[in-house]
Amino acid sequence: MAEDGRPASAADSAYLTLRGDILSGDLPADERLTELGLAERLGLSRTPVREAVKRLLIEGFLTRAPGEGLRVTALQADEVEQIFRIRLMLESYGARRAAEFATEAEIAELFRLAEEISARTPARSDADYDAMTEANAAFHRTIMQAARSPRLGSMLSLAVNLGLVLRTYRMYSAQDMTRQARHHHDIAEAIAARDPEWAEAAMSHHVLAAAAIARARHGQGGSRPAA
Amino acid sequence: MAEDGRPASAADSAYLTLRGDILSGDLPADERLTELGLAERLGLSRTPVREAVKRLLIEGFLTRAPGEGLRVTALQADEVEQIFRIRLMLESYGARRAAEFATEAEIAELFRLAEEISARTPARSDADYDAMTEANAAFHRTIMQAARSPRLGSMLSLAVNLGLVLRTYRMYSAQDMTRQARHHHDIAEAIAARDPEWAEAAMSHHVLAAAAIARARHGQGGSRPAA
DNA sequence: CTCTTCCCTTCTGGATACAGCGTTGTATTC
DNA sequence: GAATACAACGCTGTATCCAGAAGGGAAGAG
Repeated sequence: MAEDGRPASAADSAYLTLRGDILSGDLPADERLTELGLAERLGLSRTPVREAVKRLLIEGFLTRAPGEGLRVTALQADEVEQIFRIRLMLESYGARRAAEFATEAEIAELFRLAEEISARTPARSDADYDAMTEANAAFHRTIMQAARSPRLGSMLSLAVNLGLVLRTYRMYSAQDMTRQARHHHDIAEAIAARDPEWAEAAMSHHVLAAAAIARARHGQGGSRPAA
Repeated sequence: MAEDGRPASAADSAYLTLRGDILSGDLPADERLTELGLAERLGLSRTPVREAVKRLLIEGFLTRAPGEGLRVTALQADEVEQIFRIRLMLESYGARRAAEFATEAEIAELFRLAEEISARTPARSDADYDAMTEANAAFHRTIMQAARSPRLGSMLSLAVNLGLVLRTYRMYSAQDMTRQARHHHDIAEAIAARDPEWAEAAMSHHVLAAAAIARARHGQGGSRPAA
């Protein structure tokens, strides 16, 4: 929805800004908000803000209590685990389907992206980090596209959004990074081999490894303190 | 979002009406639409229609091509399979978590709903069908609530919406109905036993059985012809 | 002194008005 | 006859406006 290169609409940028503010803690949990207040904060009218708020409500970042107004949802203790579990299910299924339906062009793209990630590993500069993050996102996006299931794609993008904060490679050790980079090659090969089982297992492995890293870095809680 | 008893907002009713029209084929696949046209059709202004359209876009019922306008998405051949597969993953996980986190009150509610479904089985009247459908929805909703994972809940409600058309019991044989009714008791017992593995397996079983029925009834395609 | 009631403030949902942009159709020129 | 350019129409995104509902505070009565 905000994945293309066109200039983001005001509604999209409002959504991205607010989500970022929530994840970064700039808008603290349990913060009481109003649409008008957010509109002024962003320098927009209420219309695009309303759209963004609606979306954030659907995605669970915000809560609208009947008499309590709008609130930032507090992350639960095991939220990170849940997100990874959901990602695990959806992405593994996506990889399975990609092995069945990917075009040759998509497979080539997967190998290209895996190569690009490897070339930057281990990251040494901000540019490396950014490029890796982008290539990684593109890799997963390509797989979902190859899965030929728009529904699955939209659901996953929701789950990934939730885990966005975890997608930064900056918390990875050099060893972590090389391992994850290898995984991308494995996944691409499994899909190229048209082997759904292998692709599913490779993706499961990949996501579980990422979960383990996140768990180790974050301890039990999320990146945003629960209180 | 439209689960409470209060009078539905115009946006919600627009959403429900449009979704119904799409699923029933009243708005045929590939139909070209405009927000204004829909607004006039529904006798509303563009604002609530816009909200409904946005939601339908997220859920994949509609597609907005950059220069092509708004279109009703054509169901893919294996769409039903995908929906059930996603439900399988999410609901099984939900049942697993419910076994860990459900309160005694929620467990009692599950038994009560399972009993209500059994009492109506096999359905003999329209009222029976409606009550069963409602109790079934409540059963699954209660489990998701007991899973203590709002994110999971919102994702599932998205997936279930997609499969809404399949939730009617009217295509079930008497044998199907009694089997599904038994499943609800099994699931409730597994959760009451606080056994996550059992709960997950019971729910998997339940969803897979439902998928088999839908597959048999629908053949390969969806309920709405692809063209 | 406390409880209840009424009014005012504020917030959200819905409608309408406006601007920018893309598409399409037509006319003119090569 | 075909291609290109220009004009007009339509659609979407954004802003502003209006009404209804809900909450808080203040004032009056018990």
